[in-house]
Amino acid sequence: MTDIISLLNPAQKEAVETTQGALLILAGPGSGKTRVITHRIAYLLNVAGISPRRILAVTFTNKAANEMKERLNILVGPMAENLTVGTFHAVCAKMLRIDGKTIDLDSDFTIYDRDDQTALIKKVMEKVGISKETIAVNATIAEISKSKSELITPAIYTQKAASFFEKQVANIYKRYQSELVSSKALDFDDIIMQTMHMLQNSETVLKKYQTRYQYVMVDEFQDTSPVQYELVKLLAGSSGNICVVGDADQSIYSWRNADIRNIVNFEKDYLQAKVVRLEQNYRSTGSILGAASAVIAQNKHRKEIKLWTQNGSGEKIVANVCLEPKEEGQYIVKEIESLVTGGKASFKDVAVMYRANAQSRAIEEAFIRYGMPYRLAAGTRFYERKEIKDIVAYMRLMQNPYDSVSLLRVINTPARGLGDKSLNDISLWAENNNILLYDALALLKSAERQVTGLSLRAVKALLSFYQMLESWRQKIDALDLVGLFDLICIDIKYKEYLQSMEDGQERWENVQELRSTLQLHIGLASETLPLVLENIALISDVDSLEEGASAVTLITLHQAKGLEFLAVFIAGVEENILPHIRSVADEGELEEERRLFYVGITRAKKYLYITRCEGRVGYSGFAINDPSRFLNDIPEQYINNKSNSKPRMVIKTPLQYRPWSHYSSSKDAADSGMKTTLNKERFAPWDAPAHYEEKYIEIEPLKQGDKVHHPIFKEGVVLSYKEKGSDAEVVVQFWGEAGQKKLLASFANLTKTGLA
DNA sequence: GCGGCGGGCTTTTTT
DNA sequence: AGCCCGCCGC
Repeated sequence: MTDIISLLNPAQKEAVETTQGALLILAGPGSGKTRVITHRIAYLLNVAGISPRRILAVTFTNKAANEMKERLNILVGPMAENLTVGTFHAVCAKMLRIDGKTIDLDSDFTIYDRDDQTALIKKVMEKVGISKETIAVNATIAEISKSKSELITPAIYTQKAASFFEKQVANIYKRYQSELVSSKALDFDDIIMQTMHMLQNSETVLKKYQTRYQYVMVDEFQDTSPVQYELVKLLAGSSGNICVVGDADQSIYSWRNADIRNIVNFEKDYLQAKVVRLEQNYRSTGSILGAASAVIAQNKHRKEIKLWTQNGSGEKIVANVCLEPKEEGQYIVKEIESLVTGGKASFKDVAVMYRANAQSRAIEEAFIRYGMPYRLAAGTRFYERKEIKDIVAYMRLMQNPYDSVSLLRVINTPARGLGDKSLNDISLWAENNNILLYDALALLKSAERQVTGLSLRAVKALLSFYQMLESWRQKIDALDLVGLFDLICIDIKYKEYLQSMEDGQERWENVQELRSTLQLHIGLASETLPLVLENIALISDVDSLEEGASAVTLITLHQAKGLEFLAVFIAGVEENILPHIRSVADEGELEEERRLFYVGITRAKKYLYITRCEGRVGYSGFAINDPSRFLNDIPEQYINNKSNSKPRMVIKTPLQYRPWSHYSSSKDAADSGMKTTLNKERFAPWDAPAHYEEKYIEIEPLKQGDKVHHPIFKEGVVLSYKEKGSDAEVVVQFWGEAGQKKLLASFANLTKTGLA
């Protein structure tokens, strides 16, 4: 242990050795934060002799939690098993499953993800008669979520509702919450809010957890919401041993109700708190760090932390301007190629980051064209696919038949002759009789069906659906998860259903992939249905990024937080993209955008490339974008600006070689037909017909009077020539019938045949 | 009344 | 890619 301590710098050492009382660790990027947290836990265990059961460590993502567990396993061995390490949601869900009954919550509650939440809100809005033209569904969800993160219940919200919007939301919120309760379901915010409620409600439960967790640690503290902070305070209440680690400059989740003020409040709430600053950066070169510091220094509202490094200044950041996203993707791929062939990096050392998921498309296409291996966090998210959600919904109903969102999702999927009319009738009947939908199905068997006004056909369909679910329920104890899964797929004829669709084959393969994932749980402690379904609900895209794969990582800037790469490309560093167009109007949001850029920059260890396009196709057609204002903040000494915004034209050229076949790693992966769960790594097929690149060739400027040839309009003479961004507008008088034409130089394909 | 199909719109970031 | 909407055939 002493060896471990001796490897730490003085600040890190102080953080590790401060075990009692409140501790605030302000940790700049790359300052060895994870190391400090893990070593602090090891110190608590090995030096202070604390039992692992007394320690709670909360992280932001499952990935971070798993990483921490792995490192601790190495540091302290099997003792690590008894630590509680997890995300807020995972830790709280567990507490609720154990002690939720004290607040009338069944242990087999269902967790609603964002999709389920949307479905339920829509249903509620319909029921209370508020159309989504009146109030946007997303705004409603955001408002409710925000309220929950501040412990504002429907009752309190209703009292305070003043504006028209708030009054509508109050109505929806109240109904939404009661639907959640009758569905035995919790949304993400409920998981935290109900835990809080549970602890406040029962002195016994509170004492139990306060006694159990004598040492509480929170990572990424800047991203905690008000409730999350309250919860942590409550848990650490009796011992007062609370350690939070954060960096206000990396706070990028305010839109998810994270509250940067928690850091300030911490010092007010714990006046005795020791504050440790980790300011030495071990990750990046001087240039990268210098640029990052200069960028973040522009934020007015910040608690200054001065990063420094003993690393050399390294290479300058490379900034490049492209005509459009296609060229940007191509530029990135070619730069990666030269990094790799130059032996400076391998694929897995490289990440491409962007502000919005939509940007990944053009970049991906370049990777596919060149056959360069890549992995994508959040392609079309696996668990959000229809075919996966369908099967998961059926499985959820086995756990909790009152889960109304799942029930309504599958009651007519695959189609069994139940339309809006029938479903409305039965729902209404259930409601009027004050029973839940599932129980209403059970009652159909007896004579009461006349009351419902349902057609005989609908009654039959509903009954056979109900009986199918019940027959599974009877067999469930004898089956493992995969057995249940297979039973469901067969009984609902899901394969046949999918195969009637255009992309049925691929969808069925996805279903099989879900089956393989379930297979992994068999025999483990986590095999129970509630736990598996909980994992599915709480998993995130970064969590499922395959480690060690020989592929370039494509990832959003948000997802990249907490990660590091030898080489980083940040794409689309333009006004309207970064900062995002929806953030520029508000000073606070603009500062968050800047922090986002800062997070991106500080992910890079050695090589950083910043690219931007002069224009791109947006929602409303092609838009010219100025360089991001953040670029001006990077001093010239750190950055190499390449500028080639001369008019250019695009030529497709076939590639004569198989680009990456000489890299065994990627070839092996492709040959083995590599299949990974969740985020598939994708490789362009080797027999892909055309690997081609698009050459962006500078257009030779034309002058008035130049003679030109056009493939269709034939011969003509230039009347005028005007450069417009990276293109040019040419007016030509053709001799033939075409007459006078206004053309774009990049597309017109003009050849100069004579000078003026 | 139900199912299926085509067109339009979507998205900023996500536990 | 998926949802919503309107339309049409059964």
